[in-house]
Amino acid sequence: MPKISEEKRQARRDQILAASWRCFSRRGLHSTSMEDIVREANLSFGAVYLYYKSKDELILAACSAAFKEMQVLLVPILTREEPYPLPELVRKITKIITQHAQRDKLNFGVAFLMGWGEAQFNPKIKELVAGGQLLYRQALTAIVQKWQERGDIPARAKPADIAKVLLSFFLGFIVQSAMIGGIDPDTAAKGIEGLISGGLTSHG
Amino acid sequence: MPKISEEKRQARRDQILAASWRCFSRRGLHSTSMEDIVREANLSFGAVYLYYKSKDELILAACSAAFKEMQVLLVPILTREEPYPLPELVRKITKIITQHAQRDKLNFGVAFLMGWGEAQFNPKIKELVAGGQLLYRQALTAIVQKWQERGDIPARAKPADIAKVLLSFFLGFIVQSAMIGGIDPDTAAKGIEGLISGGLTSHG
Amino acid sequence: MPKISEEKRQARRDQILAASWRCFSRRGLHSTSMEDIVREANLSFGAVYLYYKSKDELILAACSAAFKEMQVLLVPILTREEPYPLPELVRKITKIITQHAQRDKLNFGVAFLMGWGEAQFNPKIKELVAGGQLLYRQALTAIVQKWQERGDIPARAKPADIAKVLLSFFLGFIVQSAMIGGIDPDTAAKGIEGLISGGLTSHG
Amino acid sequence: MPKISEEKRQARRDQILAASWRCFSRRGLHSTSMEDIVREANLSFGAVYLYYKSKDELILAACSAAFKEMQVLLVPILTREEPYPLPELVRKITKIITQHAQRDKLNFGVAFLMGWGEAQFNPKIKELVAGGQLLYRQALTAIVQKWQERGDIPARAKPADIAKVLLSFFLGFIVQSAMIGGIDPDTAAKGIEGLISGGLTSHG
DNA sequence: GATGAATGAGTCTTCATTCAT
DNA sequence: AATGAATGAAGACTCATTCAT
Repeated sequence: MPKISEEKRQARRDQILAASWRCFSRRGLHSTSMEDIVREANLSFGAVYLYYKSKDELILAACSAAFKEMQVLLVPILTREEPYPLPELVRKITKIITQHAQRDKLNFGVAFLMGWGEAQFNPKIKELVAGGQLLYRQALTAIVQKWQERGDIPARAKPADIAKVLLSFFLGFIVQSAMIGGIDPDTAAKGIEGLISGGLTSHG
Repeated sequence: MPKISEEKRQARRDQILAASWRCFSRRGLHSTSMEDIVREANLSFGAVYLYYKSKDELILAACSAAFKEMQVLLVPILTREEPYPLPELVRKITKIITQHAQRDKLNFGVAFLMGWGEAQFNPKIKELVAGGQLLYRQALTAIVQKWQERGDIPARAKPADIAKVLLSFFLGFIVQSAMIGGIDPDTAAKGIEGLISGGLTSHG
Repeated sequence: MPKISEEKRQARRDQILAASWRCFSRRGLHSTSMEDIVREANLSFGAVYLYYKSKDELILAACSAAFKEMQVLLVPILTREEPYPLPELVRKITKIITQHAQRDKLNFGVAFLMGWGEAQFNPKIKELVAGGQLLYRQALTAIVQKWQERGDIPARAKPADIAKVLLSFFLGFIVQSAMIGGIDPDTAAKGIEGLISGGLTSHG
Repeated sequence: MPKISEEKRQARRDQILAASWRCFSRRGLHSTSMEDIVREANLSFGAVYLYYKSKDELILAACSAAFKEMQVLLVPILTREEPYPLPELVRKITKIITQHAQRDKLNFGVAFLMGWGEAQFNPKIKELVAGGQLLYRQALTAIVQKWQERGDIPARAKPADIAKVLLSFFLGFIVQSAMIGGIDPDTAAKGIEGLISGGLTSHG
């Protein structure tokens, strides 16, 4: 029986989460101390622990939020009735990744690599990440299937296999952007177009 | 002449590094304590610090070793006079990644994701990773150039852009393998073949 | 308003400082461990570090407190409008040194010798000590000047030089008391009287 | 039954002692590690431990050597058949202290303050220091007695008391020189002359 | 609900000393 | 005699978490 309204409670949780992300982005998951978060949120230790049971829970919530936030942007693109043709799809998705990589002082590239690293030894985060990637893989499989039906690409290979290749590409785009840069939506789309031969790069 | 031979010295360093990797693979970079490493190496604190000045140096050495070890295997494939055709290249490289991912209790997938995560806030590791990826990008650019000259793929796009796409794919293969699996060299090669159209999938 | 009052905060600092002094007096600056202090203060590690950033800071604070405490007692004597005649001055100052040498489990002789030893390789402590001694030298110079004006002692030598001699004597009194004893305010005053000739040992 | 000649053995001991003093003067007794000494002596750990059982023994030997070295220079002055008159005595002794303070990269001021600090918690060093100071006190008492017999100073006070005052002065001279400087043999002698009245400052 | 002082187990690192060679 | 690699206890300090107010 909460003493404050659910609304206020959620606002506090968001405030703490936002502060956490700023800290995590700055220093990483492990080098960020609870004190950093408490200070960044302009709150007290007690307050933070009132809303999140532990640092681990905070990490989980922060990663979850980051992954979900990107998911919300990607899903509409990946579930269109009529999927974008490949270069267009690449451009749209990499653009989302890129744009979000710089929004609001949060570096999403950093966030993802941080989260993946953490996931190696944190089953809950791993589950989170795996869930998302499985989802993307399914969506991409459906897209590939439609491309094949539509004749955009030959129906030679299994849609699932092609989807896995595409997912790899998108994940690797995140890695490469964060580590050495020099790759952007346009580069990516052109590179993909250059790789797949024929003139079938645009639909219609 | 009780001074240890250079050989023995190197053996000790390797022993400590191997122990470190076993620990890092098990628990991650930060959750591994020096005591874990000391115990795993069957040595004393003093001995470990005799060969590595600090935990940070040990982390750097371990990451460096892992990255170099993979580099040694990949470079010959990436610098052949006559480059493999794309599907073959994909198969070879992903096979190396996959096989090494399970060798000797070291999980290379884990190692890479761990290293990339660490790199976000550790300049020395970042430099290490970036150096490697830049190298791969260059090698791939040269390969793409030869493909284009050879007519394997159209010369429509800049080799560098295509190389970036390929590098993304390989990096993402590592991520996907580690996080959700379901992708192997054969899947990858077939998926790539299914993506690029035409019949030009093998050379000659 | 659970935030601790400034009063209570200062009390805690004093409590820790007092505990530190008991430890330092017992075992010396270096042989005293933080655990010793923590235990002596009936506090936890965290609590001590909440009030003092490091052992070095604690050492500095402790030395500073000891030096200041003596200064507070000596300054009134050294800055009287009409300075005491020499034997009287010697008696007063050595009495303060002697009395404080045994107060409250703190051995001031120990404290000073400890501090001087530390000062050799600790610039901050050196500064502290030097500041105090310079102050005493100035005060003594002013006193000597008045003695000369008053005719207590001949005006043959520079007041500053005589002040240096007197300062040496007082500092050495601390050393000798701590190392071999056998010297007390009365002995000191009589010895001084015996050294300076004539009958002009008391004023008026 | 030594395997090397006693001569060579002593030479090694001296070599180690000299190296120790250079280290101790540079960093202090506690901050100097055995490795520092081993390196400074161009020897091995084993070698050092062959000649000195422990660091404590080395500290004791080093302090002992330093104190003895000064004693050797002071005793002839303090035990002359016909003692120097006071200002002359002051000049001679402070000159020895000053000159030795800068000999051979060893700072004797540092050495003494270091040793006195250590003596507070090291009974063996305390004994060493106390022995020396007691000796000086006796010698000074004898001198004062002769001065009184000779009429240099009034026989009003006990020679022992005056000796204590003089010893304090000399000890304090060491302290003051090391901490704030500005005092030298000439200053000291003039200051003393200015303090003791009358015209009896030189003998004869 | 909210505060932040207090806790104390856990971390990395140093260094006097030993001993196999 | 001499070497220096190895030992491991002990040290300073951090930080997630709790709880009296």
